[in-house]
Amino acid sequence: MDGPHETHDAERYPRFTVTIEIVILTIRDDVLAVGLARRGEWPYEGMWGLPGGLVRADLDASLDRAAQRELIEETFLKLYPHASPGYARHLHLEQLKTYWGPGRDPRPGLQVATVAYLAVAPHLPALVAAGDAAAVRWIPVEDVLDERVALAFDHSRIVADGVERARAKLEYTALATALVPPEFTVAELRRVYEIVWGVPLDKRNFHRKATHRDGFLEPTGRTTTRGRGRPAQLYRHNGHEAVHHLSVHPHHRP
Amino acid sequence: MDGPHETHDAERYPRFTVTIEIVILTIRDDVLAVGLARRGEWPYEGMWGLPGGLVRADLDASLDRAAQRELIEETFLKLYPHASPGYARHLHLEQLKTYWGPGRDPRPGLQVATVAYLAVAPHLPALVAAGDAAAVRWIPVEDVLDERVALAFDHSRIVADGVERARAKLEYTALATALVPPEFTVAELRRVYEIVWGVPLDKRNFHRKATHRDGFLEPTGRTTTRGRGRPAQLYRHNGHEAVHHLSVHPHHRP
DNA sequence: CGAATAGTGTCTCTTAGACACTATGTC
DNA sequence: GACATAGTGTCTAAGAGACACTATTCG
Repeated sequence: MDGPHETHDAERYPRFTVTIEIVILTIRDDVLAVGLARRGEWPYEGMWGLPGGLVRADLDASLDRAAQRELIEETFLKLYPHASPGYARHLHLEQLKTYWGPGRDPRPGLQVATVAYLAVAPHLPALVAAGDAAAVRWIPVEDVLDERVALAFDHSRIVADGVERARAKLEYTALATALVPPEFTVAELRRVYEIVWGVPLDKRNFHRKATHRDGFLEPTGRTTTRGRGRPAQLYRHNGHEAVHHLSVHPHHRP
Repeated sequence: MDGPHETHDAERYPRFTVTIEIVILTIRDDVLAVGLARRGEWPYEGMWGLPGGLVRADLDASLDRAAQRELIEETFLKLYPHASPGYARHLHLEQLKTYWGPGRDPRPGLQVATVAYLAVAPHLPALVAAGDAAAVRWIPVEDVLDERVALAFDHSRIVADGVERARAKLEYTALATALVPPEFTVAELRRVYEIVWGVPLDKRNFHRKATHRDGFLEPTGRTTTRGRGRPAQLYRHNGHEAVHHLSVHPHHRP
C-alpha cells in the first residue's frame, strides 16, 4: 500500500476538498438551539444546514483559524449583524470531528472532507432584521434530533455529535460558562445545566457546589436586578477549564 | 468567504491530500509505548514517525475504515508479522483529531491534512524478527514526550494528544480493558491504570471497585497460573463502554 | 514452611443529594 | 404586606480511600 510520503510526485496523491462546518449552540427561549444556514443552491437547495466554508491555504494559518474565520464571517455576523467581530473571537470553539465518505456529497467527482467544529455562545439579545428570509437562524436542537427538521448532507449526525460532546463536557469542564454572558448569576448558570441535560437540579445543592468548587466561579462583587425578586450576586468564570464532577444526579430510590 | 457549496465548478475548490495516521498505544515492559515507523525517504528520512497512509476514495468506505486498513496493513502486521489480521479488527480504534497547516509538510505545493486516529492494543507476546532494521517499533511514550526521540512532522504533538486522550478516557470508560488481553486478572487491569497514570493504586480498593461496578467486568470462572502466587480469577470486559469514576485518587492530607 | 500473590473486611471521612428556612429586593 | 427570587443550614446515606488480615498456590 502507498505510504503517505513515498514520493514527491504530487500527481500520485488523490485530492480532496476540505471544508469547515460549525455546530454553534446557544440557549434561546429556554431550549438548546443550533445556528443553521439556509442553502441557496444545489444540492439540498432551500434546506437548512451547518454554516461553513472552504479551508483556504492562502487565508488560514491553521484549522482552528479557519474555523474562527468561518465562525465570525459566516455565522456570527449573520446572526448578529450589529455585533462586533471582536466578541466572536472569544467564543468557545473546539474541533469536533472529521467526516468523509462516498455519498456524503452528491456532486460528482468531488471528494469533500469536512472538519466540524463545536462553538458555544451565550444568548445574545436580539437577532436584528430576522424575518423568514434570514440566511442564518437558530433552530431548537430537539427539532433537528427528532428529524422534524431535516438537514442537508449528513449534518443531522454532526449536530447530534456536537450536542453529545457539549452535554458530556458540561460535566467535567467549565463549558457552561460559555453559554452565559461574561457576568452571570448562579441561577442563570443552573438553568444552563437544566436545559442542556433536560433534568431539574436542586437549587440549594447546585449553589453550594458551584460556589464552593474552587477554580470555577469568581465573585465580581456586583449584583443584578434583572429579575423581580432579591438581587443576585454576579460571578465570572475564573479561567480554569477543568471542573471535576459538577454533576447533580438524583439518588437511586429502592 | 466562499461557501463550501457555492458552485459546482470543481476548479474553484482548493485541493488537499488527506492522510490517516495512527497513534497506537500499548504497554510494554511496564511502560506505555507507541508504535512508530522509521521513515525511508525525504522528508525526515530515517526519523521515527506515526504509521499511516493516504485516504483513498477507491478503497475506503469511510474514514474509520481507512484507519482500520492502515492499522492492519501498515502497523499491526508489521509489529506482529505472524498475527492474524482478524485480531487487529477488534482493537480499540477511535478518531483523535485532524491536523493541517502551512509548514506541517515541507514538500512544496502539497497541502496535507491528516486525520489522526488513536488505537489501543494489548501487549502481545513477541514482535518477531525485530532487530534494529525493523520498520515499525514500540518506543516508550516518555521518550517521545520528553523529546529524547524527535519525531517527523508534528508527530510529537499528535502522540501527546493521543496519550492525553487515553489518560482521560481511562477514567470514565472501559478503555483499560483494551490494553489487556481478552481475558485478564484484576491485578493486570490495575497495572494498566498505574502505568498509564503513573500513580500507585491501592490493591484492595481497586479490586472492590473494579469488580463491584456493574457493567464492567464479567467473571469467566476460569483462573490463571501465570504468576508465582495464588492463581487469579480471569475476567472479561462485558461490553459496556461507560464506567463512571473508576478513578482512585489519594485523599488530601493536611 | 516460606515466599508470593489473590482476595476479603472494616473504619473513617468526604460529599452528594434530600429537604426547610431566612434574606432582600419589587409592587 | 404580598410576592418573588437569592442565599444558607442540616441531615443522611453512599462511596472513596486508608489500612490488616486470610487464602491459595509453588518451591
